[in-house]
Amino acid sequence: MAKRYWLMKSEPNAFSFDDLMNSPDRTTCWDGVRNYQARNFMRDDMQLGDGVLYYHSRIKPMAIVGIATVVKTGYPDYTAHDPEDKHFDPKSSPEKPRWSMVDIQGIQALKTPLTLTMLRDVEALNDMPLLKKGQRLSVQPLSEGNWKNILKLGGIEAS
DNA sequence: GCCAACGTTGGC
DNA sequence: GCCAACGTTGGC
Repeated sequence: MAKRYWLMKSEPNAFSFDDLMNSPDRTTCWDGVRNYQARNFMRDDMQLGDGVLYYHSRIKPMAIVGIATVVKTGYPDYTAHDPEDKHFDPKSSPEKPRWSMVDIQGIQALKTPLTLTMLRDVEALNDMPLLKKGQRLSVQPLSEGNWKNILKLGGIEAS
């Protein structure tokens, strides 16, 4: 299957791109997603080696700050089964897991973080889900064209 | 911190 | 299966 591209949102107060780069193997499991559409992308569509843009939400400045890649495809999000966990969901169980996650590995920070404001100013990016009004998905698909544009704007050689 | 947009839940 | 109520997201 052809390589796909994604944008994933994180609140840096909870888990920032630096946190990812400082993790063992620069890798983390993307737990806690409790939205069916976002889950379906992770469970059904993400492939090893897919490109991931890392976006910081709910902070000043909101921006795409780095790139990562998928290193483990969809598997059950076990945090749903821990009553102590913030993301506990009694309707999910190890036998019938409701939620999925993937592992991503940080690659590098953008030389130039691309703030929401900057992104809105780029006409070629107008069709990005991120820039659409009311778009709240924390995992979004991204076209190859937009991926390349963003890497270029961010000062990274396309890979 | 506010609140619009949107997703989910549950009574009917 | 509708839809009001409720909870959450996330830009501002």
